[in-house]
Amino acid sequence: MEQEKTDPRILRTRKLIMDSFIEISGKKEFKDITIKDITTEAMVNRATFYYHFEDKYDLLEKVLSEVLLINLNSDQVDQNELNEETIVSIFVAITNFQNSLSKRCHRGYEDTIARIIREQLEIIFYKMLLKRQPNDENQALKQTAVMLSWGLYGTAVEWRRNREVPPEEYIKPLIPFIIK
Amino acid sequence: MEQEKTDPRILRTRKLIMDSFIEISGKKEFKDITIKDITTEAMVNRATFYYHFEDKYDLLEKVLSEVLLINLNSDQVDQNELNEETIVSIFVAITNFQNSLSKRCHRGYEDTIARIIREQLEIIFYKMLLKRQPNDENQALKQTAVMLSWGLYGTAVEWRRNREVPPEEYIKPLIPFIIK
DNA sequence: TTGGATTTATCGTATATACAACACATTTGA
DNA sequence: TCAAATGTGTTGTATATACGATAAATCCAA
Repeated sequence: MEQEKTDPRILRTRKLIMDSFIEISGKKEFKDITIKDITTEAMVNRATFYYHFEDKYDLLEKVLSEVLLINLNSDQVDQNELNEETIVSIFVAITNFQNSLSKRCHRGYEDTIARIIREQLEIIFYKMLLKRQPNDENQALKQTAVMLSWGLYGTAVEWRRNREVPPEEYIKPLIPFIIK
Repeated sequence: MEQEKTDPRILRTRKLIMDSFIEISGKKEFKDITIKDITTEAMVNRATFYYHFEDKYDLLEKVLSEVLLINLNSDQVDQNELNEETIVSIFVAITNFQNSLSKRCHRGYEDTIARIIREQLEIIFYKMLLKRQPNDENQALKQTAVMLSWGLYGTAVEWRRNREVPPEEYIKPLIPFIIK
């Protein structure tokens, strides 16, 4: 809505780089991936990478948050408030995400990925809380967002261990507690 | 071999435009395709099109010759002389080409396509003849190239009408006559 | 026919990308 | 251990692309 028409070259190049990174992540461990690997696959100049991203970790962060946002249909995020439906869809998005991208990445980097995902969740929750209660203290809202992000992410990790029920069912009993 | 490393941006953009054109050719008649259609599909600016191509016809010409060259393995063309093997592979390339791209294009433009293909063949034959007999008169070589291009293309058209034997077989009896 | 709408083709200018060179850090292997 | 090789992050400059404006050409309905 409020984006000022970003240059199509930027969108194109970012996509080339991100897609290449995802592609390579399926074959190599994160720590063994070089900037050159990424830019060669993407067919862009190495210097162009640094025009868009600080470094490899910045790229990882942006790829993860983008994949997460796509998974939970970014329109909803901006507009929706914090209600039952939203929480279910976020939880489903997390589990979907774990089933897709995190599987592609090699062992040894789950911690970093988990941290980034939680940070993104935190941002999303904070925005929603702010929309719901604009007058409350910021500090309190932030703490709530932190707790929710850890809680929901942890629940998704736990769900993954047995997967006896679909994620929608798994999260339902917890919702009244969250909404409180 | 002698190419001076063309800018990767040029290769990328040309490919985007050409691929888009081939894609659209499958859905629309050539005469109904606008430059805007092509550049929109390719996600490049309309002005950029004119940086690479004179107009729609220039694009068609370059796409056709490129597809033809790919079909007959461009390395061979530059290096090979005019011998039995080369002629067979060119003939096969023409028939392959007719089975692929010309089928995608709509009726009513076969004549133009045929003309462009013949012109490309003419160029290829002329180069090969020049390599074989560098001392002969240019005019005579050109005339020979014209005759060969029409002859081989026409033979391919004729072959298409019944297709009782594979193209390799079909062309064989004619080779001694061509080589003469 | 006329007049509005679309398409073509070109221009100047702003911006993104390519490229080569650089200093510095990290890895490798002899 | 040292030296060579590889990788990182930055800079200056050249070039390709984006974009908006423009005039002319073509199309099409009233």
